Amino acid sequence: MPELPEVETIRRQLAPRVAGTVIEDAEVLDPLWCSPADPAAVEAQLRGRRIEAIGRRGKYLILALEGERFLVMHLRMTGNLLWIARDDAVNNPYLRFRLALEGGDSLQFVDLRRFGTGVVVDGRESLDPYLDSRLGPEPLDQSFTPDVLRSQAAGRKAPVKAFLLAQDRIAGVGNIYADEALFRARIHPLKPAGRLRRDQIERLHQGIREALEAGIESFGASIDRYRDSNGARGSMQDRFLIHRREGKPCPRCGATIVKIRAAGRGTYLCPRCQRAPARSA
DNA sequence: CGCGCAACCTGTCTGC
DNA sequence: TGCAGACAGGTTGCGC
Repeated sequence: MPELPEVETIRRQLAPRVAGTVIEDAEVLDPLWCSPADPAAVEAQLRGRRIEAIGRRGKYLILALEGERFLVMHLRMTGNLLWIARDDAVNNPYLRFRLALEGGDSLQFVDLRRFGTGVVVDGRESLDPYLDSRLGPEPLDQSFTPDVLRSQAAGRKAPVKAFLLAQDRIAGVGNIYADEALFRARIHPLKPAGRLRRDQIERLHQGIREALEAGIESFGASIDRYRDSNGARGSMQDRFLIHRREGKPCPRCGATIVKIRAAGRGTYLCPRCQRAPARSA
């Protein structure tokens, strides 16, 4: 569900509203949300702290608190982080975590499938290893060049689709934007990542960026549960070129879009634009 | 270390 | 209609 564009949308919305405010109260309603940590301990670590900034790394959303303390959250499949104005009554059965903010507004972590997580990390020297051990380069950073992509893919025998989903290779790309990027690059999802030619790497680099940027421009994709911090849907699902368009015509050549399974995930492609890799053996 | 897959959890859709 | 099974956008841990 929430991939880089969706998390970035939430970050941009929340930044002006919560930066500078104090957390008056923190409530972990589902112990699974912060397991294996003790919910009461997590609540105590957050209570009374001022929020200095809100950041993102890959699909992680990070509240930077005073005193170099960080609340690192992940929405996983069905998580939403909602900003609720004071006096707005909300009774959501899937509420897992809540921050009451100075002034009466609140942040509410709502998550049907309960995969979403939150963890408190103390000190920049702890935060960076936490993130960097899990995440590869940020695909929208200036420093993410075709050469970086090529070195990340070098030697990989796994299908390029699996490669794009591996967060320690490239941060923030999920199932939706992997399909969109591969279509833009005209690369078959089952092509081994390490066997991409230089021109294919160039196209994939551009495809990743264009797909993610389109997602951000459209405020994310709301196929199912995803909502932004206002509870509103994004519109990227209306701009999909290939994802979830099985049986429809390819926007480039008109051939019928097919669905296959790659890296264990539903994967959509144009059989004419994205030619199957040559079978070895 | 690389890779594939089951598991985590709940709701919804599909096919018999 | 009812129900079992598959599937859903993510990540982790385990086995090979």
